[in-house]
Amino acid sequence: MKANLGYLERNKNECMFEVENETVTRVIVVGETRHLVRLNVNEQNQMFVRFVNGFKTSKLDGAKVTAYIREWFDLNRDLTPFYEMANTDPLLKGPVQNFYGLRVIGVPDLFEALCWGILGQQINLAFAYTLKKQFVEKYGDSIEWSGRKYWIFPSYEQIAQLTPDDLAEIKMTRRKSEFIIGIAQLMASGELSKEKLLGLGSLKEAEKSLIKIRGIGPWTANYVLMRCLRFTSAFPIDDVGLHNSIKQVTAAERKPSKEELMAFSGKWDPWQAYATFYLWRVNY
DNA sequence: GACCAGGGGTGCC
DNA sequence: GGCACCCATGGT
Repeated sequence: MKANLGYLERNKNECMFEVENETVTRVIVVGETRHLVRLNVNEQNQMFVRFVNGFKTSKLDGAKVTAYIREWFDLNRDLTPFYEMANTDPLLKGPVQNFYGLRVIGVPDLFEALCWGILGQQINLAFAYTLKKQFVEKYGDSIEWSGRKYWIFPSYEQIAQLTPDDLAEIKMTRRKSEFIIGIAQLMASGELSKEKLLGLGSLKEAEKSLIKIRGIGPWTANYVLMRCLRFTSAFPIDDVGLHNSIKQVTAAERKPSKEELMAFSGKWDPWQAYATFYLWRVNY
């Protein structure tokens, strides 16, 4: 679990949770109820969840929060086959040793995952975090505890009612504003949902369905398939961070070609998402 | 002040 | 379907 906390801690501008002294604090929403929880790991590498005082919960909600956390950290997945493959792969061997235990940390909420994907398009990661923070702090809700605020991602119902002019104030490009509002409207109408995408049954069908949506291309679709819908074979092949990591690990002079990336994808199948996540960790 | 950033839409062929 | 061009702004 230490490797997972290390991932969460990597960016100081993350606004959806706080990591301090190897303890993660965040709000988890189940149904209508908001729970402020703290997670940490003991010497035996077991994770503990604690409901913060003042936010007590029923047994049923407790089970739902546990399920959320298991999904967030992908704890129901057996990684044995991935490690067997990765240990014999020249690119993955190093990263899986350095970050052993790391899982694809998810973004369980579909709207949040799509927004994060769109915000991250063609800008550096630092600025993407800044944009997300401004977006969340302007349109999201928060719980205050011990003098700090813990944020809840803006709801698609609320964002669906905005105009691009509203979002211009937070330095979001007009195009991105249109994309995010359009997606919020699709979700508010019920046309787009996590359940519907998962109901399509396969990665390819879910990908096709996502790419039809304005603002979602192959990269964003696969990013969301990987981090929200949890297809382990999703592969954001156009990802610049992935290209940089591969270039670094192979000590190559240039970034990998499309053909080389396709060859890696074939070797890593059906664990492309895990391969990508470990390779990202090399640089980020 | 270039150059790049966890891309995507649009128009043209 | 493949390609050039545009978007737009902050980090380095």
